[in-house]
Amino acid sequence: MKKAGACDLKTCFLCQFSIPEWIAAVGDHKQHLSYKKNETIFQEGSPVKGIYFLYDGKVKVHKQWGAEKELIVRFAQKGDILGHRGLGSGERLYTVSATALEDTTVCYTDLAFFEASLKVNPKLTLKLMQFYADELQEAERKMRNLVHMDVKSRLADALLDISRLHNDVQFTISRQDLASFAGTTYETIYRNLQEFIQEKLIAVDGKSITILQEKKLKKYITL
Amino acid sequence: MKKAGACDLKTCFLCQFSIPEWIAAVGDHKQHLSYKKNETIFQEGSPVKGIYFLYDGKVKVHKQWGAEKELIVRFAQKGDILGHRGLGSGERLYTVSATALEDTTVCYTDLAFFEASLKVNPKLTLKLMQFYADELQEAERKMRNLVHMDVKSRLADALLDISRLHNDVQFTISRQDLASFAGTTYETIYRNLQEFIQEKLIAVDGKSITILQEKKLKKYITL
DNA sequence: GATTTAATATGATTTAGATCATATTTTTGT
DNA sequence: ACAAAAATATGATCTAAATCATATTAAATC
Repeated sequence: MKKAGACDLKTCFLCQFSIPEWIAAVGDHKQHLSYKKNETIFQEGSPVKGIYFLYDGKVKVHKQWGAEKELIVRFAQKGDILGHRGLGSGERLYTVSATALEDTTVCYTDLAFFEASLKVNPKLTLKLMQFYADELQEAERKMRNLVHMDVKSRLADALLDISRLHNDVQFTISRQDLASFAGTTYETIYRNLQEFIQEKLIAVDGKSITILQEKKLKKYITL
Repeated sequence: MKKAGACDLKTCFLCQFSIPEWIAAVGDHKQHLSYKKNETIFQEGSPVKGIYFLYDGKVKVHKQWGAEKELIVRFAQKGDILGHRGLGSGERLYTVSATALEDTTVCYTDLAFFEASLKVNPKLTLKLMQFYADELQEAERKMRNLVHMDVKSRLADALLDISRLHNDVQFTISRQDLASFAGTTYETIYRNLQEFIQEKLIAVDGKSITILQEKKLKKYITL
């Protein structure tokens, strides 16, 4: 991690929903950090010192299980807030880790300043609350999927989800990350990807996946 | 569902975090409703008209899957807010159902009034945001458990969770609800309960479950 | 208080998906 | 450019837990 150049003070969650008068203060307090591919931005279990906003790059937000296993709860991208789970009422420890999937630039704000921002900008608090509501809905939908859908359907859901996120039918992701996101193992993902390829619903070239028939993929998730 | 007597304007989430000057308005706008055991308070997929606060009784918050299957995401009790997932930025549809587990009284507020309350009471918005953060953390922890822990451990976690909620080592719950909460089937819960009984970690009498050895149960969840 | 309906109990069978094992290819660090 | 480490590929095996089947008991409902 090293310090990086200034962001545009327009892109991130904090700047977008702060009143114009506050933006200058944001500029003063923000730090700009950059992380290389695979670098850890923050670690599950360590104390929350501040909040991050993703300025450029891709980040996975994940929970560890022992040394080997993990669950990816979210992929974050430009503008997204990171570390906000630490704002709960419990101990101030990160409950997830964030790891750069490619070279990444983030803006960072310490907790005190972010909490001051919430006080000064009711709209920010409201938007953040809404954002939480959305994430909670999504987390609960995923929980239900884990319990009631089979792996193939969860993989279809994961692929569509990632495609939506990238706003592109083509994207790049490792099989292992796909497995951790769909809540299963590498081998099972490998096999189910093969099936989707056979069925011509997707095409794969190395780590690049292209969704060919979105409609048919969608059918898997409501069955 | 029928109208019930007035609440004390102190217990619920809304009253607790509103400024004193607002409480009168709350009293004017609140409706008090009561539901019989097994009655639906609101249904997944139907439009969000308002927010509920549980005044008395027990409620399960659950997601349906087809006609037969469900997942219980939360048990709510006195003071708890219900329906708040509807505050997200998407369509205003309930993403979960709420069903009374026993005779229950709730306070109800339409969405417009609740949103006005958020505007008037920054503290309420902040507390609600914190509440979301906590729920999100818990939902993600549960997701990880579903993916990485076996049923016996998830059952241990569920029992401890419910005990914590009731603030009592003894509580009452149907096997089916326990299964839907732990993300498994009735039969599997039945068998694992038997094992816990054999191991003398719990005692069961009809629908009443008593946790005998909390420590040993806890060991299951960090293994 | 009888009848329907729902919840509990428990064994037998099946299966999806995890785990193991190992070869090959691709990346990455030096 | 080369060695070491990751990621991918793919078959074989194993197992936890779902599903099925069928009593029995308890709880609602008329």
